Amino acid sequence: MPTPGEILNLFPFFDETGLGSFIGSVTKIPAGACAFMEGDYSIHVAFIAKGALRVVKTGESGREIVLYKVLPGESCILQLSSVLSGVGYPATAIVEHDVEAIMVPVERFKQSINESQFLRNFVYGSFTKRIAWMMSLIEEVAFKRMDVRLIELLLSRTSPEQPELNMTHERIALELGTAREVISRLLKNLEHDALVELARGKVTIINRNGLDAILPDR
Amino acid sequence: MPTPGEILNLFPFFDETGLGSFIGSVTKIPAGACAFMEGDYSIHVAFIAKGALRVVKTGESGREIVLYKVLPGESCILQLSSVLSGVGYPATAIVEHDVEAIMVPVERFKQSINESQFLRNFVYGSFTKRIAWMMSLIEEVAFKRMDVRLIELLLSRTSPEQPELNMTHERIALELGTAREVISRLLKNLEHDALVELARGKVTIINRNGLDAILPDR
DNA sequence: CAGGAAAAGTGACTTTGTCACTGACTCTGA
DNA sequence: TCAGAGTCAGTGACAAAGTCACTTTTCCTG
Repeated sequence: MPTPGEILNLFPFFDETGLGSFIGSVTKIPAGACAFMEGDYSIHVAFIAKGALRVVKTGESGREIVLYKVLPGESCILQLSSVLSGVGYPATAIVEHDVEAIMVPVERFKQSINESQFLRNFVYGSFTKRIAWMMSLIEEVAFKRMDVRLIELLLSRTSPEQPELNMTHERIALELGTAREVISRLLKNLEHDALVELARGKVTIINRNGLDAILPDR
Repeated sequence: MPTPGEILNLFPFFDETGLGSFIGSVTKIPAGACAFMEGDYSIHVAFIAKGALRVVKTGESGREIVLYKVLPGESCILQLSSVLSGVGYPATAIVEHDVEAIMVPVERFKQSINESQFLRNFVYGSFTKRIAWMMSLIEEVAFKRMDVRLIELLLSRTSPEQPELNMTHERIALELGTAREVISRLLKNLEHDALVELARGKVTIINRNGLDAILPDR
């Protein structure tokens, strides 16, 4: 359970907005739960204090792609956007790690945003960050090769000290918006080149530099 | 040249925000010009009164994809976002049809947005609209087949009365974020099936229902 | 009307996505 | 302890899309 101090660290505008009274009431949602479904209307705005949300778009084929994640200190812009303009939530949000969040009722939030420039700046900042993120996602999906995207994911989620990634091929495929078979094939190639080691539900990086070398120059 | 009345129709919040004085000063930018380059910092916020902007992301390969268009009555959220949080503009904006725009200096805009809820609502609305749009773009790019996307473009830009589309294959490819050859091939197939007629720089729809029938049910 | 630029066509090849499987691992409860 | 039932991964064949390196066609324009 985060202390009020921790929460104020994450959301410094909270005490200037008259929202301070909500700091005490933390809502918990367990991993795996679905925080929002496509089309939902929210009655609260959630400020994440702990855990992580995964925001996902599902194509009709059932294939998924992860749009972005919401981490502590953040709020979900899709929810902000949905609340601020009364439109249904345009994607699905799944709890990735147990979430603790401060829920502010919509009306209260709308009032505060009219009063507090700090809160507005927080909201603008959230929008900006996500928009930039989504644009680079579009670029990635439209232009980058799958092997490059896979390697980038592998490298970004592991480190020389912690070279193991505990994800199934299926899960990686969902993150990248592709099919499981594709990931299996690519990983198999990497294993063949002695860059990674595969096990059920696990990928171990055994040659970071080798992987890095495959990426286009930079 | 749009009259003040027309401008107030497009941007009704203008006279309540103290921005009315800018209505007179319309800036023109000719088609083909580059309104913003990736990385730029704006000193104005543009409210489009006439014409159209095309906002484009370019991959390192040189391939492009059109993120969205800015039409009269709108403002470019990337610019809003860039201005409101002091980050460089994350894409390129090209003038598609001669633009006439009202340019409000950044400082003035920031002041107004603190004062006017109408302006804020306009901004939130712009964000919401674009975000929803970009999300469906991600879905399209990640999941939809190219032929479907092409046909959707053909149908949406023509009508039974006006069945001709004056675009080169190159241009269509840029809109959809793919390669010219792919579009040429797909169009060739459609021509072979007697659904369209091709000419240099022009596509003529000769069987709308036939095209429509190819799209997944709905 | 020649010559050059822009637009479109082509074929060979690679990468990615899809389908329909099979096989391997792991857990749970009888 | 071992028998299914899931879950996870591998495979081969094929279709769709992207890339490369051209050639051919069309349209200006001087």
